[in-house]
Amino acid sequence: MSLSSICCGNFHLLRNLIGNTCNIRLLKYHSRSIFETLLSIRRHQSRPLSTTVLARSTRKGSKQSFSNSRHLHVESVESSIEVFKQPELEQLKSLHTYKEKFSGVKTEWPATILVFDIETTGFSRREDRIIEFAVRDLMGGKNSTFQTLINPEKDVRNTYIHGISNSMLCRPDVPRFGDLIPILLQYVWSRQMDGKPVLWVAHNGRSFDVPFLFFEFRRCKVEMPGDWLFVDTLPIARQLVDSEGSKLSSVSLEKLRERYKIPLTGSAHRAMQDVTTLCYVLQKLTFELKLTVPQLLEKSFRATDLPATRSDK
DNA sequence: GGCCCTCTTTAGGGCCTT
Repeated sequence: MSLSSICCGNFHLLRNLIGNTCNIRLLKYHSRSIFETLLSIRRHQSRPLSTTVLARSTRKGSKQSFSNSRHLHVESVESSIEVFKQPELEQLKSLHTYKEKFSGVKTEWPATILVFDIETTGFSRREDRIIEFAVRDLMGGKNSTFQTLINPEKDVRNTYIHGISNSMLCRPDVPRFGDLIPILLQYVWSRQMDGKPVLWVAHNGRSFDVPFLFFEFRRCKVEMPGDWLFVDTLPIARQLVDSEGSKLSSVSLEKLRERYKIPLTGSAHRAMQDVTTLCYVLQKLTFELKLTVPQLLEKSFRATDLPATRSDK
């Protein structure tokens, strides 16, 4: 089974294949408990999942190994295809080529940069759950995006924020976070370059997205890969100044979108829309502050570095 | 909850994320 078929929405197929095809890799990156967790996930009742990955991967060195698949469970799924327009893709790529523009020197990619966003049932990482996850690989191209709704197994009471309702989540084809983990790991590995880390980018990620993600992994008794690094665009945006040299009064994603005149093409507070906005903001932000990708890496942190994840608050 | 700012640091208010 190729990654391309998975990326057309057959997430349940991938979930069922994880246990058959990825054991060595999982053991390489994780502890034995993770392996056992993934096997236990696979033993769960087979359910069709509705998730979306956009386009196909052609990345050299992509870690995909689905050819020896067995025991396929063909079930109905929902999927949608979104194509990122070429001019926008080229604009996003300029983040990586910033140094090249001014130095004329071809630089190597120091990391896979994944811009991500989550929607949740609220602000409490202890009480609330992730209900939507979206990510875009800044490299663009095929397989560059991944998004899914997630069944939080609890009531959603902030539908007025994101428009995601209980009826959208409490369906057999919407995965729980535990179902999603092996799928997400496999997706990230398919994008990761050999020997290089993954740099996750989120706005206010240090205080919100990263701890949320960390605790969802912990609830499922799965460790985050050690080569996942995170960078928060919020403190970076706080370095911006206005025309009079004063710091900005607000550096919310919405205010940054307005500052850079980025059009809103969908619903704000939906994960993929905010990811798309943040991709543009990141490009503008790094250009304005003359930040290179290696400098972004210097600002990165691991989830386990955060006080919140150490104290379990 | 974490971070930043200031009328501060032995504190408090506001921003940012859903």
